[in-house]
Amino acid sequence: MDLTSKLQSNNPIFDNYLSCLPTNLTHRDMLTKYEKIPTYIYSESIEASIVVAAEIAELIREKQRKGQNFVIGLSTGSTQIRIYAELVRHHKEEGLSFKNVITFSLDEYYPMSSHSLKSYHQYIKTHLLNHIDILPQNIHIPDGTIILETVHDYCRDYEKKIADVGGIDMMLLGIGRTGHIGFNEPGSGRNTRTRIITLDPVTRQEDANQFQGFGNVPRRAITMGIDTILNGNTREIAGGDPFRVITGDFVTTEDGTGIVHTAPAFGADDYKVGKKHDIGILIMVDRQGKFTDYMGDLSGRYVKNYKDDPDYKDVDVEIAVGLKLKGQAFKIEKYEHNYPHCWRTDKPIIYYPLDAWFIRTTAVKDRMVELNKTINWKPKATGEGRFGNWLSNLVDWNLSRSRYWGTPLPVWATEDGSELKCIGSIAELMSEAHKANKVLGINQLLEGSLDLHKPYVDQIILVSDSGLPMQREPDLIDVWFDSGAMPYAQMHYPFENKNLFPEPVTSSSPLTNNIKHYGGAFPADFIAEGVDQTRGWFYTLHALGVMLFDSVAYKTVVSNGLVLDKNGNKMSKRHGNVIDPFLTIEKYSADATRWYLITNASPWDSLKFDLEGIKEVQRKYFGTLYNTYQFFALYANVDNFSFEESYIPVIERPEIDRWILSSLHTLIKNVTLQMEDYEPTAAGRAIEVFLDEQLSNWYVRLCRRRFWKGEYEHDKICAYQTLYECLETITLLMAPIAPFFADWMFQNLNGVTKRDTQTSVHLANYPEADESFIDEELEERMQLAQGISSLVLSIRKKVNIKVRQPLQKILIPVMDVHTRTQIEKIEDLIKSEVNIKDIEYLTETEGFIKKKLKPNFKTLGARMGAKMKSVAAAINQLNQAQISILEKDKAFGLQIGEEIIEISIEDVEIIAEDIPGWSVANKDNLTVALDITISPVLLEEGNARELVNRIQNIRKDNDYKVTDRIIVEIEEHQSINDSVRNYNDYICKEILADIISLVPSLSEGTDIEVNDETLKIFIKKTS
RNA sequence: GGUUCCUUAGCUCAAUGGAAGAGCAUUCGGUUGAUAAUCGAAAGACACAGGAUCGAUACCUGUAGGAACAGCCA
Repeated sequence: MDLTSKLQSNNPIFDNYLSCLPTNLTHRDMLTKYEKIPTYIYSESIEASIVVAAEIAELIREKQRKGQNFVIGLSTGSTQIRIYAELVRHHKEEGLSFKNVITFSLDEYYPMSSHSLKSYHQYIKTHLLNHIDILPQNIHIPDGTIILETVHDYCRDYEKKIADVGGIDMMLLGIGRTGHIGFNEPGSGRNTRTRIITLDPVTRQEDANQFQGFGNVPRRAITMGIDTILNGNTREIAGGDPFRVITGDFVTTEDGTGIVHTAPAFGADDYKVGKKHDIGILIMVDRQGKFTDYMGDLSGRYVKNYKDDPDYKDVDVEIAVGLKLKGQAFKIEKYEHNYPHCWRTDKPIIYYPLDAWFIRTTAVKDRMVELNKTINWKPKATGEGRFGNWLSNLVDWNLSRSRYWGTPLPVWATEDGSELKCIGSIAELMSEAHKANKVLGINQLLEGSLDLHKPYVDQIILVSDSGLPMQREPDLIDVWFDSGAMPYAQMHYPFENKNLFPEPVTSSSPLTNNIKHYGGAFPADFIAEGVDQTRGWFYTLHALGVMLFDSVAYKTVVSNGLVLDKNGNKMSKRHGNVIDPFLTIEKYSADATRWYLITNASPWDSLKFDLEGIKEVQRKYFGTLYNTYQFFALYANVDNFSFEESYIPVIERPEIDRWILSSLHTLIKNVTLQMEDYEPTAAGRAIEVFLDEQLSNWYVRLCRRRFWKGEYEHDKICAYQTLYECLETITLLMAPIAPFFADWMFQNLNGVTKRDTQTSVHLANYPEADESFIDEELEERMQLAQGISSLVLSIRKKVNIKVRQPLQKILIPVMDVHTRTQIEKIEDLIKSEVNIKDIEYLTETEGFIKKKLKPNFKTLGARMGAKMKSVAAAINQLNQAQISILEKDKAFGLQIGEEIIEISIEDVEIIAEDIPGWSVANKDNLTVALDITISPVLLEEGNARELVNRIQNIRKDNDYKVTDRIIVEIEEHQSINDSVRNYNDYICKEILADIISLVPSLSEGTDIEVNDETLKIFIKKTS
């Protein structure tokens, strides 16, 4: 091979090399881009490195003579390291200067573990250039050792690097003996190339073959033989052929080279891969955690210092030192590795291979997957994803535990294990024990002293069919088995209540598919537990249900999320962020806590728990509810309302009552729907909204006067009955979420009226929605009233006119008759709510109202497709005249480029955007204009109301009772004289004054301000 | 590393393949007849990057951050 020739892209070796590289690897980009640069290509070997280094040294000298730098682009790797080493040798022996050699790497090389690029360069400097003697000649690398080199395309900034060094003079490119293996790791987003370089000339062909067709396999495992450390014939002890390279799909190159050590005895993955490749099992640690006999000097030593021995010498260090002394260590370093620790003592734990009993759950795996699909999972994803995936990757259930406390395995075995008996009941055990007594001639006394726990049960000896003694298998049953057996154990099945369960699956009729209802005991309608139980309780219940009855064990399961602290961290005693539930309940009540937990987030979402949230619930929900109830109770007591009058048909009640009852039944419908769908959060929120926005903030507020004014007759009784029904229904609806408050309120209400025969809310029936109460049009127009009021209030706010100041009128543009009739029915309500005299409607008002079109994306989008954008823009740009044409013709031809596109009136929403000269507000398709001129008449009335307000405040300051009569004297003042005269009756009525008089001047009294004027006013009780 | 979930206003949460909505907090204002209460208004947000789509906060992929699981704990 011509080592110094300039490589062209038509060079077959170069092409071949390129074709090995993934297309999107930077390395390849670079080679393609800089193909004009002289490139050395060489087979990776010690010989090549010597030859290449000699040639480079010559080139360097040449440049050196001209006083130039020489830049080599290096794909860093082990051969390149040898080239460095050679150059260093030239430097030492022939005085070659290195000052003007600049190196950089195109990719990253990991000598046995991860290094950043920077630390790699450091590594080269310190280990190779300064201590060149460790490589390559002096290190002893045992036969069979493999160094694996991985390349990541981290080096995205190679362009910059090249610019920094002022271009490259030469590139060095090594081709490993076993070639390059390029692949894209699916889903990793990172392109990785792995090259295997063997330093062992006799690497077994079959090991290399492992990597053939490796293209799509993302990961690999490699065992490294270090049998020299062991005493004795380890191949024999292992019972396999352990010292070679095998592949496994669970090792990645993310944090290292992809070379890992494997120990089939100490990990499930390792075991599987070891078994597949028949490398046997070596157990070098005994059950005390000490090295076994054939570990030479290490025998008898603890693997880890889990006894807190102050004199403990770390065996890891000794092993490392030992390897180093023998010249077998390529590099030794410490790195972090996660492995389990005891949850109580924090001592290290090692996995250990033990004999165990298993349930062959894999035999019913498919059926479990299938039946799982019939379970209603909340949320769905947990059932399909987490649980479903887990079931499809199911392994056999390791049933036995080498513990002391628990349920003993009911299995007896002969000494050689060839005969087994599994006992199904105490009776069977007794009878078998008596049989053993007879056959074996022993005298076990069980009556009266039978204890089924360890160690007593272990003393019972049974006899096999062939007459041999049998001992109990010493292990216990996994406690999770107990939890999964709950449905049967709680009914003492099969000894009792057999009729509550289906026919069990038997060996003769393995799967019966008999999912039915059996006396209500099985399967469960609903269970709930933390999502962390997916592989615990949820699984064991399911497994036993399927294996015993070919049935699900539960029809619905809610897997709750976790309650985290307010910063989203798991609560843990160690971090001190635990909230004591008992203190919380003590302080904030169980109901507020429950309500907060339920309504704040869906049960399956993890919840950031914050006490502030509970306070808010207390204030917002329970405070409002309590106040509403208090309000009701106050007047109901005054009027002795006890629901003894006959129920007034809804049709005979005022509109506002019909409205709140309609909303109430809509609420019942929604809550029931949500509850049945296992969505308590949505249910609770619906109750909140009803209470706040409809009952308290609208119904009660608007109806206050009805409760305290007038005689106890029809209208008042309607109000009482209506509000009572709302409160009663709320207690029933909320009972599952807030059981105590609901019951308290229910009993208070029902205690008086005895409407319900039950004494507790929890015994009463859940409410059922009565469709005849529901009037959607009514609900819609109340919505309109709320919307319009809100808009008027917002205009008042904007122009700074307080609600107390009456205004003449509002204008509402209405585009259709329906809306108009709807609003007309609620005119009075709006007028009093926003303190205006009139409502006027604008219909055909071309030129008066400025309209705006809003394209209806849903209908248009489907039809327009790609033209949607330009159509929407065109619609937005239509002028008022064009809009009227559209309104008149119900259609309009839009000019889009060359094309005319027909749109219909249904394709747009028409909004009255503005009414020139008026103060306007709009939201969605509702627009309101307010007449903000304050006429003298209006001002008078406004001032009267101002006065009322001021006087009421003074009454309050003076601690007058609400029934106290007063007389009032006001100092004359230009701005209010007319008000006082013209509204004298009104003011008197409002403030319970017998007389209000204007006087020229007052010597005593209070200063008040009405519309920026200061007045003196004097009030006293008539007594 | 794997599987699954999450990321929307300062905070806690909605909704939606068609111009993002509440509550709390903040600011301003209103209100005797539920004043240890209550109402209104203002301001304020789709973690980031790609992709399919006429159109994405929503669907897909990736990145970042967070959580849970993978105990001979229950």
